[in-house]
This record gives sequence, structure tokens and C-alpha cells, in this order.
Amino acid sequence: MPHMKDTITDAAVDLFYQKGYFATSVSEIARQCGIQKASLYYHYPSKENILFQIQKVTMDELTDYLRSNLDGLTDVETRMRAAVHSHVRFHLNRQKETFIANSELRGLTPDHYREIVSRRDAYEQIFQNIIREGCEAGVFAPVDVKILSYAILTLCNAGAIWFKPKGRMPVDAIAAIYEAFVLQGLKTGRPGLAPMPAG
Amino acid sequence: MPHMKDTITDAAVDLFYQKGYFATSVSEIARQCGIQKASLYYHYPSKENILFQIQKVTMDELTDYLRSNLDGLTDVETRMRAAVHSHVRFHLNRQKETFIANSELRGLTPDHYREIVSRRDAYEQIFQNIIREGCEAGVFAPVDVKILSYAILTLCNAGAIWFKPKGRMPVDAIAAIYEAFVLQGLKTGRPGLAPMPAG
DNA sequence: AGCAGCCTACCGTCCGGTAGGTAGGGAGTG
DNA sequence: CACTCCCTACCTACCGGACGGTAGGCTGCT
Repeated sequence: MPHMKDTITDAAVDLFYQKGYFATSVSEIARQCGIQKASLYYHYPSKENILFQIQKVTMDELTDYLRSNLDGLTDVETRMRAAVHSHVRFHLNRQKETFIANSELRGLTPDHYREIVSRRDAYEQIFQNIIREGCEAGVFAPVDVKILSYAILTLCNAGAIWFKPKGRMPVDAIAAIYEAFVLQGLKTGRPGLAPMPAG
Repeated sequence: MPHMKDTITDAAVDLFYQKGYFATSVSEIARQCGIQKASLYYHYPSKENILFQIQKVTMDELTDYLRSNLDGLTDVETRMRAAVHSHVRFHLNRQKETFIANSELRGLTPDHYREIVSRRDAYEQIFQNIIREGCEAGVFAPVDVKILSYAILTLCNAGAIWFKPKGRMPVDAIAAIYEAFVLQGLKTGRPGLAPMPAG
């Protein structure tokens, strides 16, 4: 039996995911919870704060999940595989929240915006360190680390766009596809065809 | 010397890109053009129609650009390279419009939504055909064509998120990075490590 | 004259948020 | 037990303002 605050958060996640933050009204969220709009303000100080809490919790849990999945792994290729797998899994299992965290940054106040972006930067740093390490060890082809990290993270978000939890493919199968593609893509190609390093 | 209709479209592109469709008001677009809100309705029947026209033109030009870049190419790997290059180039050169076309579908009426989605489907079909052909020819590792096509298209959109036209990297250099990564990723990996085909 | 292209002034509606009140339950006191 | 007191969690009613869009008039060019 959940408390009303959680009910509100869940309703907001559903609506923000389905219609977008600006297209969702506070009364709509309240109606979904079976309460009046004013009652909602007993639990949250503002509409923006609902959005912020969703994003903050999501980013924290995403980062915790990645760290726990990397824990104890030392081999750089294994770490990269685990990172991709973790990222994809989380995005498929928490489809709505991650979609909101990726696309509704513009609804945040400047302060909250900075807070979320700094969390995202920290998350990306983990990926960039793995890629850099792999390049320096010669396991991966020499690449522009930042560009590739954005590319990989964006690529792994693709699944969350079309994924249906009751569809034909289980989460791990999809994660395996992305994992294989990314790892293959990072490998050293035929000489002369490798991407140029950053200038 | 552009006509007012084009000025309005350009202003809308800027604002929709910067603040999002729902967060942009009609008066704001008008102000940016130096006219009154009511005057805008002489050129466009509704706010939604501005969005729709932007998306329609963008999708049409994106598709035309791809077709023209593939014209005359027969080798499947060459076609794939050209397709990725075309996609990335267009997204970097038309950053704002493509961002809007990717993220503001929810602002469209149901009819217009269907029209845009069907254009996008047709565009994706071109990529899927190339991938399928490459897999059947044994040039690419066997993959789930749909999943991989979404992954590749999403991946190539990544550049448009952070790209600054006056930044250090020219468009073609970025396109080359994505091109190399995608082509390497599609190649047959070591036996036993290839991604599994669709179930 | 006629029309393109713009204007001012206004419409009803919905927005996020607030003021102020109240039902109900638990705790403290005699 | 009876009674007060307070707090949680909700309510109704309302606020000012912004929204998308419209009616109708003015101006200047052809």
C-alpha cells in the first residue's frame, strides 16, 4: 500500500513519459491519483519539483547500478562489456524514467538543471575512463574518447525508444546485441581504416 | 530578402529547438519576427501547422539527400558508408530542424503525426534494406536488422546533440568517425562472439 | 477599387499556484 | 471515560496571468 507521494510520482512519470512535461497539467496528475490539484501541493512544492525528483532519483540509481556492475572487474574489455550491459538493462527496465531524464531537462530551473547535468557528467566520465584506458592499452582503436562515449551512450538509449516490456525479446538479449555491436565497433579495424584520433 | 513566411519558419525553428514546442508561445515567435501575434495567423493557420511544416520539409529533404547520396552506388559496404555519411552530414548541417523532427512529434495532430511517422518509416526502410543485403551477402555479421537500424540511426543522431558549427571539428571529420565505428561494428567478429540473430 | 499584409483589441479557456477550511485520528490530561 | 489540542491529508473556491486564436479595421501598393 503506497503512500500518496509515491502515487503522485508514479502518475507523473506515466504522464510526463506519455505526453511530455509541458503538455501535462498539474490537475491531470492529481486526477490520475484521485485527489484534487490543491492536495498535490501538500506533497510537492511545485510541478517542477516533481520533475526534478524523478530525474535526480533516476540519475542516482543509474549511476549506482553502473558502479555495482563494474565492481571487482579489472580487464578493460570486460569492464566495457559490463558498462554497456548495465546501461542498456537499466534503460530498458526503467524506460519511462530514463526517457524523462534524457528529454525533459528544459523543464528544470537553472539550479536543478545544473545539478542534473553534473550527475550526468559524472556518469559519462565513467564510460570515458574505460574507453580511454582501452585505447591506451591498445585493446580499442584510437578514437576521440568524448565523441565515442556520447555515441555509445546515445546508441544504447535506442532500445528504450521502441522496447515493449511484453515484446518478443527479453532485456538481456537486446543488451547482448548492443554489447556485441559496441565492442566490435571499438576494436582495431584494418590499418588505414581506423577513425582518426582527436585533433 | 526573405518573405515573412520564411522568417516565421526560421524563428519557430530557433525557438522550438531552444525551448521546445510547448514551451514556445505564438506571441514569442511573432515578437522574434517583429510582427504581432495576429499577423502570424495570416501566414499560418495554427501553431501546430508551423511545427508540421518544419517536420515535413525536414523529413523530405533528409530522404532526398540520402537518395541522392546513394545514387549509382552498388557495393553494399560502400552504400552503407554513404548512408551513414549522408545521415550524419544532414543532421549536423540541419541540427535544429532534425532535433525538432526527432523530439517534437507529440505536438502534432493525429493525422499529421501519422504522416510524419510514415515518412520516417520510409527513411528507415532504406537503411534496413542495406543492412539486410549486407548480412545476406556475408559482408556484415548476422544481426537483427530492425534493432540494428534503429541503433545506427540513433547513434548517428548523437553528434547533433553536442555539435557546435564553429567548434574544432569539421562536419566531415565527425561523419568519418561515426562511419568508421558503424562499419567496424557491423563486421563479422571473432567466431562465437558475433551477436545472435533475431529469434 | 481591391487586396495583401499588417495592426489593435478582444475572446474563452486553462494554467500553476494559493487561501483558508475541515474531517479524522492519535496523544495528553483530569 | 471525556475533553482538548494538534497534526496530517485532504477539500472547495479562487487568483492573476498567459495561452491559442479571432474579429475587424487600417495602410499602402498595384
